[in-house]
Amino acid sequence: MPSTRDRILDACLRLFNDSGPFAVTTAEIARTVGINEGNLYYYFRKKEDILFALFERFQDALNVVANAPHETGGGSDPGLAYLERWFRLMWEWRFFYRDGAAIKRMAPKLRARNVKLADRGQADIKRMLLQMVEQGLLAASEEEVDRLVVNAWIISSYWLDYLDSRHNIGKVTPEHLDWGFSQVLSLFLPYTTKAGQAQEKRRRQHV
Amino acid sequence: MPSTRDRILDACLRLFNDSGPFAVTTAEIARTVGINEGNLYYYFRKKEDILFALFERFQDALNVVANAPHETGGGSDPGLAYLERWFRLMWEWRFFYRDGAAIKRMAPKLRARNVKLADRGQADIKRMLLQMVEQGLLAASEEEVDRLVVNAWIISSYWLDYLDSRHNIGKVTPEHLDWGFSQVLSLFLPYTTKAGQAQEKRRRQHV
DNA sequence: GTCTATAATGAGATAGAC
DNA sequence: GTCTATCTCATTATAGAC
Repeated sequence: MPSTRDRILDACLRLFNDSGPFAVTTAEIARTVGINEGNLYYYFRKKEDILFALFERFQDALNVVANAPHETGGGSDPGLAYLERWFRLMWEWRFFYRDGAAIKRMAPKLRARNVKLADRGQADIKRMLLQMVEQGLLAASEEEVDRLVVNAWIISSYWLDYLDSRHNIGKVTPEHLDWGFSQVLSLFLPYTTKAGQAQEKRRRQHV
Repeated sequence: MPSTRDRILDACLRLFNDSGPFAVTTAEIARTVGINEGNLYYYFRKKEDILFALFERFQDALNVVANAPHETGGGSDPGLAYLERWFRLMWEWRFFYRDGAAIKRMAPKLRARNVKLADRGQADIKRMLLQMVEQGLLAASEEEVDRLVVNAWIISSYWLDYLDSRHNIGKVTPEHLDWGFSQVLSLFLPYTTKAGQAQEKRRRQHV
């Protein structure tokens, strides 16, 4: 049995992903965990503190993804494998993205950490893209790469919310995940060289 | 002096754009308008109703943009002119985009209308792009056009929130508007033909 | 560490006088 | 149409027994 603290955080992640952190009351959290509301406040003196703790976890998970870029199965394309892992992670923590505006207002302290996180993520992606340019897989100027990084970041961050508001898809399946992934991929496609396209084709057949 | 009802809606648009519809209380609204809270409830019996009324206005404004696609100044490029007007409109009603997730939960009735709006908007954009393909300004398959439409829609809808959460830019200036606009434009750039690029150049010099 | 109570707040909303 | 007064209620949060 995990610790009560962990059970609280697990429950909150689920609840927040489903309904957003503001529609979820402390009473609901306690009920879900199966503890009393007073006990909840023993672990987290403010509701805000739960958000901080969850963000810590999120960061840790991101670090794992970022620091293990070479564990790809086929090994043929670390860039795409990285993107896929990163994508899945964002889905697991989707409430941070979906309710970003409201969270920012409630817990302004998270802002700075979030910026740091994006700084690093975008730097990672940019480095990866420039490397692909060097390898002759992509053909793009640095300015184009910068635009690409930002667009990829935005699509990745918001496609879940888009899917929900546009097509009433609240519960996302692996197929949807694929769709979003392709949507991001399509940003890079016009910049791929013949060599890059061949490699991508090999990857797809591999899956 | 506009009617009290209009003054309420004007004030709410401002307040909501600044702080989001949930951080803004009915007390604050009444104070801003300079009326009593009780009076506010004479016009809108539920806070939700204010959102509905604002959405009506938003739709009307969109209709104006959509139905007047030929009023472009230089007349050389209706597509881009349309995009610019549409972009500015989204900025004026940015809280609908930024706080979409939370609004959806509070006023589920808005969902359906929102979907309709997106249906129409995306159909408009697609038609416009296909027309540009026919005119030889763009080179893209229909599948590519579909991907483009969705990506353009997502970037347009969320770049403001991105700017805020990524760079702490809450107050957007015309320069930022330009930045976002270019970001969307960069999606189409790799698909432009030589003829299309020449036309775009003429447009830029015209401004 | 966990529970029972209960406080403290602050929001949305209403009734009825003017 | 506008205001005063008041209500209801959900929610966060605390104190103290077990």
